[in-house]
Amino acid sequence: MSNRPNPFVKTRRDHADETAEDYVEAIADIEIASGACRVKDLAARMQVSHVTVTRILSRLTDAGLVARQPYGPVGLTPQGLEMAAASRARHKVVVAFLERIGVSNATAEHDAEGMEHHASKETLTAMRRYLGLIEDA
Amino acid sequence: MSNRPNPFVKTRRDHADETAEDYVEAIADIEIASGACRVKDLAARMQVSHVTVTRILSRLTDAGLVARQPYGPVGLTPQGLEMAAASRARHKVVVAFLERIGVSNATAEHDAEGMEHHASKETLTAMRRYLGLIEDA
DNA sequence: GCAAATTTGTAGCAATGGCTACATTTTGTA
DNA sequence: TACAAAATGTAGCCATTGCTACAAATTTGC
Repeated sequence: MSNRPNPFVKTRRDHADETAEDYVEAIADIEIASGACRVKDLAARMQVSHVTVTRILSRLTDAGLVARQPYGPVGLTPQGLEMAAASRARHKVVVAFLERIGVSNATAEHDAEGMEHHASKETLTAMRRYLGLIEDA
Repeated sequence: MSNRPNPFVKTRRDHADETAEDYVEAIADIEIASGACRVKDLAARMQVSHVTVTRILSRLTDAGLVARQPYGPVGLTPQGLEMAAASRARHKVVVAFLERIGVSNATAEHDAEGMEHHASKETLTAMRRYLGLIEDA
């Protein structure tokens, strides 16, 4: 019973921040895959209505992560690109790690989407070390 | 680019469900540690105001997970106890796994709080296998 | 036993993220 | 070109989870 002090302290990071990372990462993925990202693409990817996507994009635009014009494609600002790169890197580590311990690719991709937002720097480092991506010492 | 089909499908599980699990697990922990769980204990543990706790407890009471009377201690129903046991078991696996790959206990506890809600049955099985808790074959 | 301190409840506000329904714009095609 | 289809925007609803401020109940201590 002693090994559970007050672990929640920062577990409850803003869900809105996770949403931002998910969307920015998705936008980057879709741009690469399709050349351009549209609202409908995001709606399909996130499994939500286009209305939800539109509202979230408004917030991300205000936050300086997304750049776009009405009825136009969805782009990322330099800041958004930076966040997408970081998210993607983290995502790949988690996926590779899960696969390494025997999880199927499909499940690894699925679980990583949720887990990546909760893996601290220390945990990510441990995963990279396990993968042999960094020195053990 | 091919290894990312539509991974979000079920990643977006209800956040409310995660909250329920977190609270039920916390209630069980506090009961064990202190004999009784009070609203203020949950507020301290979750790092939120007592108002937020009260409202969430109302919802969990309606959901049949929590049993309590006004100004009284917070208890779990049989259903709540069942959920708490499952959450706790899953939590312990994730914590033990993280520690095994070199993450400190404090960080493992912290990260597990968030990650445990996103670890699928398959991933948990892989973790248990890695820990040697189950047969490798 | 009664006043003060603590705990819990309630009212009401904000942000986030779902939705449907309907309006508007853009695109595609006859 | 003009009309139909598709895509996007807007209005407005709900649920969840934060909060502060204030009210009420319970416990404590003298």
